[in-house]
Formats: sequence, C-alpha cells, structure tokens
Amino acid sequence: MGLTKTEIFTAQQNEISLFAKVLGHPARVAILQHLFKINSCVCGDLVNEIGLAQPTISQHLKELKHLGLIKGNVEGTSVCYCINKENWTAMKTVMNNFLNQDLIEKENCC
Amino acid sequence: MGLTKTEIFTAQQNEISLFAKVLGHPARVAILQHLFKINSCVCGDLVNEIGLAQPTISQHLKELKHLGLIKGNVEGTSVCYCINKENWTAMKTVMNNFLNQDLIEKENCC
DNA sequence: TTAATTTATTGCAATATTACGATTGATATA
DNA sequence: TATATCAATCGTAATATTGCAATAAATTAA
Repeated sequence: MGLTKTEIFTAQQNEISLFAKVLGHPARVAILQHLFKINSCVCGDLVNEIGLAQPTISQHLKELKHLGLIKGNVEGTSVCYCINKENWTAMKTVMNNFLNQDLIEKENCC
Repeated sequence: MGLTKTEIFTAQQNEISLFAKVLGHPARVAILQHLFKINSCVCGDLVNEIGLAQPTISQHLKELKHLGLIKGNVEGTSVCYCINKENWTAMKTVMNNFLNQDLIEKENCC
C-alpha cells in the first residue's frame, strides 16, 4: 500500500535502505557529484547546473540535508551547500559493509 | 508528477541511482543479506524468513532479478535464488566509485 | 488424471515520490 | 522604505511504489 513495513526489519537493514533510497534519484546523485567537484559550496547554481525547477532542487536538497549528507549555510540572499564530510564517511562505511559482504561458497543451484 | 526526468542526467548518474533505488527497500536488503548468508540458494523460505506475503516477496525478487543482482533457477515446484556474483561485483564497482569520490579541499562555507 | 505444492501474475487500495507554479519569507540594495 | 533577489514552502497533479487477496501457471506426486 505504498507504505514500507519498517517494523519487521532490523535497524541496520532500515538504515542501509534509507541511505540507498536517498541516492536512488539521479538529481540527488548529480547534486552530490557537483558538490564534490565544486566543493567551495554551490547554492542555486545547482538549479542551472541541473535542469530542474528551483522548488524541485530545493526539495531534493532538503532530503539530502535531512539524512545529513549535506550542510547548508545562509549567505545573504543565497544558501551555500556542501558535503557533510563526517556523515558522508559514516554512510560510506555502512554501505561498504553491506556491499562487501562475503558470499559463502557452497554448492550452488544457479 | 512522480516521473523522474532521466533524460537530463548522464548514463552514469542514472545507473548509480537505479542500483541505489533497488537497494532502497529493507525487504530487498534483507533478501540479499539472506542470500549472502545461506548461499546454497533459498526459495520460498524467504517468505518465512522475512515477514511479508508471498506475492510481495515475489515482486521484490523480480526487481532484484531485473537489475541482475540475483539469479533464479526452477527446481521442481520451487524456485531457487542466489546472488549473481558477476553483476554484484559490477554494481559494487559503480557504487564504490561514487561513494569514494574525493572531496576537493577548498575554503568552505559550511 | 487429479490433487497438492510452489511461485508468478493480476487487480486493486493506500501511500509515496516527483515535479512545478504560485506564493511566502528573508536578506540585501537603491 | 521600497524593490530586487534568492530559497523555502504550499498546493496540486501525475506517476510510482508497496502490499496483499485472489487467481493462474507450472510441476510433482498419488
């Protein structure tokens, strides 16, 4: 029903999926890549860089901020965003642990 | 409008987000973890293992299969699933490249 | 062939996501 | 103060996702 049953999964499984989910949209991937490249904090340049309307970008930024992957800083009329290094590293650790899990070698049907 | 504008993003950005998206649900994370653990291919045991109805599990398996992360093999009346090692490794490479990108150190506003 | 077992598919309801126009709020400048 | 600029929020439309009951399809066993 559009509603994920988070209560039947472990905290770790929910955490992994939440991180993956926020990376699961090309606009957010593009925003993060741009922030990595132009670290000295981009603001509404993102609206021009990526071809989406300002409210849409703002919404994606909000989600990235909500998970802590970016930080925002008001500078006059504009807002400057950049990667939250600590949280990015923490996220990376969680995702790497999941991605690098070892496959038990056994007789296999596939 | 619920419709992602994939055409304005690069193939790489779309690929990353598609992989992330399929990992963006705890049930699919749980399925993958279980397959890693019990490699010798589990079938409808997943329905018992995870607390979701059979059609729901079947749907999640379909998505994982569609992205190539798992393989399915019919064995009598049941179907045996396991990790698609090659594709998993390929996905891992794509995701690691994204996760491990370096942050240019510059004067920073945040 | 019939019945049992297992998985896939269909159909549907509820919720979530994506996108954007219009508006609001905040700050800077004339 | 009035105006301009930029970003956030609101409201809304369209589409996607999640979940399951009911059913279908496939295979095995009796």
